[in-house]
Amino acid sequence: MRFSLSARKPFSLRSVVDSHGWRDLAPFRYDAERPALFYVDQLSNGHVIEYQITESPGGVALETARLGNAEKAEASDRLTWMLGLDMDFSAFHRAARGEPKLAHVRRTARGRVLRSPTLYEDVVKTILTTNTLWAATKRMNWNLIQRFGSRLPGSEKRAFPSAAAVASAARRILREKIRVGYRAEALHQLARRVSSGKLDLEALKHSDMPTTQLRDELLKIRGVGPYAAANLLQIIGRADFIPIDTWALKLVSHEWYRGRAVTPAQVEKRFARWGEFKGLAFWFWNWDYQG
DNA sequence: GGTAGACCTGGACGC
DNA sequence: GCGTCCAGGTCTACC
Repeated sequence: MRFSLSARKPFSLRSVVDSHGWRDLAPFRYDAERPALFYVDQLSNGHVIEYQITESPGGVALETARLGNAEKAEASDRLTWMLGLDMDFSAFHRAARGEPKLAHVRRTARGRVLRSPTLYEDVVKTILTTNTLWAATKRMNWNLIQRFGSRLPGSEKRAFPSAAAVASAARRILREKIRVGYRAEALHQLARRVSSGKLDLEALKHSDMPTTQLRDELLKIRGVGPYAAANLLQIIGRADFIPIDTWALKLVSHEWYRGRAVTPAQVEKRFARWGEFKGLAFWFWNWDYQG
């Protein structure tokens, strides 16, 4: 079936897709030729479906299997969250107006970052990005899905596994088969806490807690440090912190310090004036250094 | 509060 | 083919 969802203007599907590496992490897939974003999702009734998402006038067009009314409503809610269709970035765009390095943000509809339907999935993926190379992140994520994800009918594709599915696995399997190494304990503990209801990550998505408090909650999760917390806050829609990894240090080093080594404090200082838009300013800055 | 070292995988490199 | 080195954040122990 085909249906469409409207987006708050300005909106560009390409800008959302290009916002970070999530588009290359299964069950996301991006076909630049069409162009279309694909995602294999498992609805709350267990039904596994795949969305084909393309840009359409005023928002996005969805192509998926035939859905009942409740399923369609659930899919619409999930897609609205994933693409940030109802998010408003006008204040950021106004603030960025006088900065040449951010002059493009309104024209290119920057601000949204691609996110998974559940915060659980984004926390897992963020933990898989820490202390490793991108190729290994993709492999660990792929292994996790292949081992524990539910299969899309008539296809080899699989949805991202539920917390319960990961919680039921032995840590040894995570370490030896999924190849997540020392992250096994963090992933297993997270899956256990989420599936048992002890940790309600979904509530954090729409919480009115101050960002610093929200950050403290995220830092309580084993495997989530300052970088991962900032990344997750950005995904939730809070941009008060910068996800400072080695790449961020390199970008700032070349932008302002002629390639000399810099500290996280120097990165913070450079973007301090952006306040609640700090993360967005950093994320969408038109960097000189391309690597 | 700051710092050093361990954690673990996989790719690059030298032999 | 094997061994060694290195990159990548978080956590913990220690000062």
